[in-house]
Amino acid sequence: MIKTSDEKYLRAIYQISQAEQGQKATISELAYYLDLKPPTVLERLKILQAEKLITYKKTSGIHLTKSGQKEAMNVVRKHRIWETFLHKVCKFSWSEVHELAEQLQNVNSEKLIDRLYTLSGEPQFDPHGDPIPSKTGVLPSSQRRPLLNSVEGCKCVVLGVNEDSTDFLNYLTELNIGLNERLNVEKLFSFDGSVKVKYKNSVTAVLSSKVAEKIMVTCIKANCLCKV
Amino acid sequence: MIKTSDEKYLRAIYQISQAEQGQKATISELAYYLDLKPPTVLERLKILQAEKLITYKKTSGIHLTKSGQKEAMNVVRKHRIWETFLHKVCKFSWSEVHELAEQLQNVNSEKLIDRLYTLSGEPQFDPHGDPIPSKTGVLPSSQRRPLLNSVEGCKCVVLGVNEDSTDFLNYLTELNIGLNERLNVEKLFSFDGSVKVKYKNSVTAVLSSKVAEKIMVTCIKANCLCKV
DNA sequence: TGTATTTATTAGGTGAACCTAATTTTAGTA
DNA sequence: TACTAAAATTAGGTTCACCTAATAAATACA
Repeated sequence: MIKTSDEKYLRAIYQISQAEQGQKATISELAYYLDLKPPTVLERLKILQAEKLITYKKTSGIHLTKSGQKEAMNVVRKHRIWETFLHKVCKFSWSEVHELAEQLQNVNSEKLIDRLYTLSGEPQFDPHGDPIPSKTGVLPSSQRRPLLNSVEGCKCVVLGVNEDSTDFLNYLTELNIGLNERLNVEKLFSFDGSVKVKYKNSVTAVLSSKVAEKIMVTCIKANCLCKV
Repeated sequence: MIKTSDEKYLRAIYQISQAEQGQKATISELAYYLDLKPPTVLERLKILQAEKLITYKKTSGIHLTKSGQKEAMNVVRKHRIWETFLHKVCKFSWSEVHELAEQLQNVNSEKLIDRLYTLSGEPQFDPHGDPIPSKTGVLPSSQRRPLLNSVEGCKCVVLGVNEDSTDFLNYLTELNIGLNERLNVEKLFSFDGSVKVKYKNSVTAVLSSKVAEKIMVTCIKANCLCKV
């Protein structure tokens, strides 16, 4: 059986490799992420390696093995289901959810996770818009589409942009819209295709169709009617 | 702030003093209860004493101070609310609940506890029939009454008996009804006052009015209509 | 290509929470 | 009251997860 304390390492390694898309994960990154010092992390990686959950070489970095991957998905699932439950059922705000889920994810009961998932309505994405892996470790594919194709009332998350001119990125920075920003589509103006969105709880902005075309998002709610 | 690991000691001390009604709690009892060895417990008691949460003298035993008592009630509250939530909302069986609640009670968020309590319908007693302390640490007084006064459908817990003849106690032992046994009142027979109860999940028994008169219970459900 | 900087590694240490074994204290009873 | 059994205490050890400081290796770039 996997130790509880392994889990945070596996999740962190997963998150980091995810974020850097195939780049190698390093000890110092991991240490920073986990708020530990490199020697502590190194020591632990040796154990994880002995348990055949990861491979590590100075040159090639840290990688999850097949079974490590499986475990990591399981931890990610637990974490995201707790977040979902806390947000949807317990009405915790977006920002409060993460820290609490961190503590709760240590509890070991698959049955509990299943019940919480049911109570939360079995969504495919957590409140941050991150996909919830199935029990078998499969991620629901997020339907990447331009913000422009939204329907009113849609809740979505920014996955990226389709243009990286400085001007465009500066514009988004100015508006404080970044990666993983969660947008609520409040109104669509059909006469010019502009989109009114609300984000960061209370900020609103009207984005021109030109901009909305280039912001790539994915819906968070199940069965959303947006065109993909 | 109280350390998480203090909490299990405080709860254990509370439980033990509770069970022995004013008898002094001893180190060896506590060690047995916590599944630790006496030296470990002693070491820890010194710390708890330094934190002014308990008083301890070899002669007078272990006692909670005022602030220790307050903390203990808080832990008990957390624990019982988790148990209630797991049972009522997550549909865990009675027996599964305790171990899980043990893990969950380490999570520190008063807000979460409040939300779970609301989700569970704010009952005064947990699924074992134990009272849930209020935030201020006040226990709801259990309405001690004879089983005889039940209404059909009542769920109650055995608090004690009003007679202690060996015959009577043997009879209860034979039926496997003990202290804290949870009884569901299935039927009342008005012609002779006997009471049909179900317990231990599936055992049923019909108790004569003479017996039902002497078994003292308290209702678990809020607003139960039983005579007190 | 050589040097500066970053990153990884080693060595050794701390405090917490446990333990065992040995000793002392307390309490119960012949 | 003296003796024995039980309970408490002391002393000293282990493991674990963390740390710091020093050294070695890798990388970046002038």
